[in-house]
Amino acid sequence: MKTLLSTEGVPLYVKIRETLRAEILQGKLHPGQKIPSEDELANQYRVSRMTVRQGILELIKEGLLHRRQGVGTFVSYPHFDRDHTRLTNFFESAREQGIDASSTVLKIEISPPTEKTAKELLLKLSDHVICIRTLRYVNQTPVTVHDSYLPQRLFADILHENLENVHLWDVMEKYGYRVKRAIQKLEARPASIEIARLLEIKPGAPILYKERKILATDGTPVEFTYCYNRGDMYSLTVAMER
Amino acid sequence: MKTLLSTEGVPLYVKIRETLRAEILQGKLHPGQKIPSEDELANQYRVSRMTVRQGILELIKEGLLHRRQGVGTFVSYPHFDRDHTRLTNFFESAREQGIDASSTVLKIEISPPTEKTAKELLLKLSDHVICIRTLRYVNQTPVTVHDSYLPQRLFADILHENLENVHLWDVMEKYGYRVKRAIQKLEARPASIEIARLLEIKPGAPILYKERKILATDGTPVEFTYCYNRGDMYSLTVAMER
DNA sequence: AAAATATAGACGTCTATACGTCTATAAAAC
DNA sequence: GTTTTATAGACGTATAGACGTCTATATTTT
Repeated sequence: MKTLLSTEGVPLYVKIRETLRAEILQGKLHPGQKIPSEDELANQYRVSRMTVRQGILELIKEGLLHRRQGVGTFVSYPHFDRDHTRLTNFFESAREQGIDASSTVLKIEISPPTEKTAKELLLKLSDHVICIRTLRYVNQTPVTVHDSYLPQRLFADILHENLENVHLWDVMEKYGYRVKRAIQKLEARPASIEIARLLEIKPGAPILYKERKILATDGTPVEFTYCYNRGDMYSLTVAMER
Repeated sequence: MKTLLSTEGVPLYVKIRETLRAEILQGKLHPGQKIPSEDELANQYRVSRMTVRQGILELIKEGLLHRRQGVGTFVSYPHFDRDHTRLTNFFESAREQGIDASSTVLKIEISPPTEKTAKELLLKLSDHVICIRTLRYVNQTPVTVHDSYLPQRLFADILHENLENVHLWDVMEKYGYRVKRAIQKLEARPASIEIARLLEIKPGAPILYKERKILATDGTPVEFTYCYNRGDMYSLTVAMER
């Protein structure tokens, strides 16, 4: 059967998903409103019900829609179900917000892993790690001290790259690793003397401390970081589920 | 076609999903190992490929498996893809960790919403909100000050409930709302004089501040909170994706 | 009027099949 | 020996249909 949506190599369910998304974001379908049933959409787009279903289920996973068996599928309210837990690339997210961001590499060294980094990066103590300390600025103000630990085995040549004003994750892609997921621990901590000096704040001032393990698409742990963010200039938004 | 897995009213794809999960967790399938292809599993369990697929895709979403088109499906490494962003109930999570937790209600009042709570809870200024301040303890030490704002419309009778040492979310279920998702903003802040007094710390000490909007299963916003956690006694672990 | 029951609509599960696309590898060509 | 080309295996997309389950509502019964 020929589809009415035919254009290129884009899967039908993606087209339907994006059509629905657009209708929701443009307000043609408004929050709380019931959207047409799977059967109706299938007829409308001249595709099978399962195809429509696949598109809808993805929007539900995203939170744009919700549904109840026996009742129907509804547009969710904005600002709630639409936000998502996102792993942001510092420069990407600054760019999106129109913020002037930069970074300076403070030091680079290669050394045996600590017990902690060895465990997190799945290294033997005989393996080595590359340690990179970066200071990140927003509008010329230092906001974050970022200590990054990478397995040398995976990124042996990374030290020859220019690491100023770029995100490590972008560099990693050259080595075949695309950052996909992170597990991070968050704490509020007082700034140590060292960190306070770098961030130009008083020792003891609140720091949002993040410790995170970063995984590539295939599950390989590619980075472990200690990250100190000025409490008065940095916040984090996450969505969580039960 | 009759299935080999038939027992009760549990969907086939759930049985297959759980069978696979058990094999992974028991180590019959070990990390990195390729699992049988969709076709093989379909034959093995005497179900259609799409049914197997549904089960597998859910395990992939959970991070227990990962796959590459043209290659196969593989067991992910533990501690990485298996962790998830979870919205925790204070008492549930304390219980799991064998920690002694309790709470005291400090004050309850009903008032018009502030501009912020009105926006977050989708209220008109003519609606009212129930405000509940709770102090939470871990091992008799105050750890969290929790200011909760609920739409009075939804929880008119909640003030007659016993709110000590229980989680509001558990009470909400009596009113037909199951907490499902939250969007939260996190910051490191200095403790105000008021908060410092309640948490028995010095003013200015680091606080992990959480502001969150909480949604029921159907997307209804049911709670908006301001939450002050002692930085030295509280941390948060989240998983994020790109 | 209240309670029990039937029913239509909508989502949930499942099948069997077909063909597309991607990857790794083996075979062929050079 | 290297490069190119087929090919098999595995996942990706899609169809059409069947039947199950749940919900709200209308209908009937009490």
